[in-house]
Amino acid sequence: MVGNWDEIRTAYQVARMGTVSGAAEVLGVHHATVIRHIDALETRLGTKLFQRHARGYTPTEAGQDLLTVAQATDDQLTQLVGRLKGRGEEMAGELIVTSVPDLASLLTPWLARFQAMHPGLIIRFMTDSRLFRLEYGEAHVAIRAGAVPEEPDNVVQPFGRTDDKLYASRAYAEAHGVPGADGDLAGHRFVCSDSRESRAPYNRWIHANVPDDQIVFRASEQRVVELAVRAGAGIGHIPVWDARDDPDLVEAIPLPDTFSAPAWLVTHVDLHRTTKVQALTRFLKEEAKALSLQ
Amino acid sequence: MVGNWDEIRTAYQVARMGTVSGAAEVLGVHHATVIRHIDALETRLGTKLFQRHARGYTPTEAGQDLLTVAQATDDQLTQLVGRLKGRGEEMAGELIVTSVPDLASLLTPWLARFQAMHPGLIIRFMTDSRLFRLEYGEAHVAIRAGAVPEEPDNVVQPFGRTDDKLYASRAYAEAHGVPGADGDLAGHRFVCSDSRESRAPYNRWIHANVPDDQIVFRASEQRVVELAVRAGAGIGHIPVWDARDDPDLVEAIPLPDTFSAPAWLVTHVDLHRTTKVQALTRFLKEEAKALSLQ
DNA sequence: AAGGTTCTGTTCATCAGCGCACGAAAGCAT
DNA sequence: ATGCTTTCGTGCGCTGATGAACAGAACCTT
Repeated sequence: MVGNWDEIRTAYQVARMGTVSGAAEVLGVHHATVIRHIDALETRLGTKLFQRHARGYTPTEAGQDLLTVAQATDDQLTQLVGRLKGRGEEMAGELIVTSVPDLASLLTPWLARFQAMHPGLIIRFMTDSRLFRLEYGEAHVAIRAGAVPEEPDNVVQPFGRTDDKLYASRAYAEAHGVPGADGDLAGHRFVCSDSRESRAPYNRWIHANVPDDQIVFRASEQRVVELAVRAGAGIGHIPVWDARDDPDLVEAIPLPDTFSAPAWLVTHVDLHRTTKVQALTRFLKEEAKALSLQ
Repeated sequence: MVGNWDEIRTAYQVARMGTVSGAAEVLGVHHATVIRHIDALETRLGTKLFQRHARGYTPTEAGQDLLTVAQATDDQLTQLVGRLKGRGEEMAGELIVTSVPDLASLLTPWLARFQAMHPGLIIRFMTDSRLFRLEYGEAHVAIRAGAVPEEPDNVVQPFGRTDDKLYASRAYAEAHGVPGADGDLAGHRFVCSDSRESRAPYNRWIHANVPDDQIVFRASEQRVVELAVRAGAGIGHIPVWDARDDPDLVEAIPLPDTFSAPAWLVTHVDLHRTTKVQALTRFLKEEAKALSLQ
């Protein structure tokens, strides 16, 4: 491994300019500094890089070798810095979004539209029961539901509410009826997500109000809960965005706001300022607003 | 142009190691320094390179881009430094030797033998009436004749003596005779080098002892003087090394030491220590010594 | 020849960058 | 749960790198 890249850079400019003074001016340092860098580098290498004379520094063979390599290095680093400087302002590369699975069906069409507006972007939409950690760089934007996130480096903005209701399939309702607003739950079958996130409102409600033996179908994924309800396995909670226009689902037990939780748009403070993230959060907030107003 | 290569190198190690501490250890600096470098670089670029968290630094896209480029840079510079470190000790590349033309016929076979001993070397033997300047990197080794060189940065070693004598061709001697030790020069024709180096001993002697109209052949090169003498144009000075075993040349006027001048092996102080130069100077001194003894 | 310009190279005072030490936070093992 | 380890982050004193100034050498111009 090479000890000190700046000294090589100094030597490169001396080889290019042919004089210490010229290199010093290009580098924006005092010419004494340039002399010190060259002396230090030559001492470390045990090789003379330049012939010193009163009219300047002439590269030796070694110095010419350094000139060639450092020229290439300079080009590459210049290109890199150019790319990096524009990076914050450009709508390109990956944009990683994560949410709890419940919101996937709502968010997916929005993200697809957003991607279509910015063809240079690659959207990675990660939905998983585990929380992706913004502070580890696992995602740029997260949509969270429930209590307001408290991580210190996260920028949190309200993002509407999740809204689950209890549904049954039309077939189930026709066969068994539905309990109604304050109906008796006895004799009904329930579908429940049975995962680590047992602190979700519906889970708390069902364990409080429904005997265990009536929970006849348990799934680890919300998607499966929804499939089970549609298949007539029982009554279960489904996001209203999925169910509202579906004639095959009927509301089983109207409970005001019980399963509604605030949703949060969360970004990491390090990435919050980037154009990419800003554009997405603005877009998502507008979509959510439009949806609430309709 | 890129401002500071060392900060990029620091960022590279952070991206590679994943932690500030790890990078600091590899770089041999305090981890506070690493943090300062990263902060400064990100500020200059206006782009976050890393996600900071309690378990380390995770590269962003920009950081990964930097990692890729800096990896290549590191490889190239490591190779360069490897080459450069060995450069002083290796017998390869160019070795530029210069001398006054008089000594070319003596030195050429020696240099050829030296090159054969070190096949990696490329010998460039520059003979010209003008003095090649060691301090401008025009040559590694110079053989000078005459007064001891006084340039401050030159390493000067005695290197035998040049030894010119006055010769005539056998044909000339048979046609006109030779003046002999203290003979009359009247009626004889002379060949003279007519160049800027008029302070050479022979030039001073001939202008002091021979009327101008007897100098019938003047050449700008010593090689031509020799050819002219061999062609019978007149009496001229030729290095004894060229003439001693040649039956076609006879000594015309024996003059003790008149045209003998000390010769000097001169190297520039910057290059004197290199193996290449050391090997050549040692070799040349041994050859000269062997020649004097035979 | 003499003055002006353009270089290098050295000395010295200053200051920025460095290491140190301490604190905080997060993960891990017992 | 509770230390223990690892890691980041920041304030403080200090050293080493930096810049200013001056000297000297070489070259060019007049």
